[in-house]
Amino acid sequence: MKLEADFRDKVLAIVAQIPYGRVATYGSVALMSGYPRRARHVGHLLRGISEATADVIPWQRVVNSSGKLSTYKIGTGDLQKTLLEAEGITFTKTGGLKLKQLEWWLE
DNA sequence: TTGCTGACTTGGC
DNA sequence: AGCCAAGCCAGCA
Repeated sequence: MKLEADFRDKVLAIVAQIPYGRVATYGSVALMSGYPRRARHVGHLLRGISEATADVIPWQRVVNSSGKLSTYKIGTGDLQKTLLEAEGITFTKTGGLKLKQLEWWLE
């Protein structure tokens, strides 16, 4: 396989470690996995595994650097927002997310 | 090979 | 807070 195999394993390993009620940004996940400039690919990867491994991979806990959801294109609508709110994560008036207190980094 | 696209990021207004 | 432009790397036509 390509280097993507390694990339995929690392990314999934990181996302799987995100604790309940916490979130991480695409850039952070890419960074923690050892691939600094791969933020876009993290999202692309999660799109593929979202339905297949949704049970073990908390993809909904991965957001963009603005503290907002990037699922405008998935079509699932506000599913991610619903899932996050179910974990106790609160959104601001502008629909943003309190990254300052919710963003998670390597344990 | 080039060129476009994308679940992104950062900096400037 | 919100919009725009540039940079970024892989995949695909």
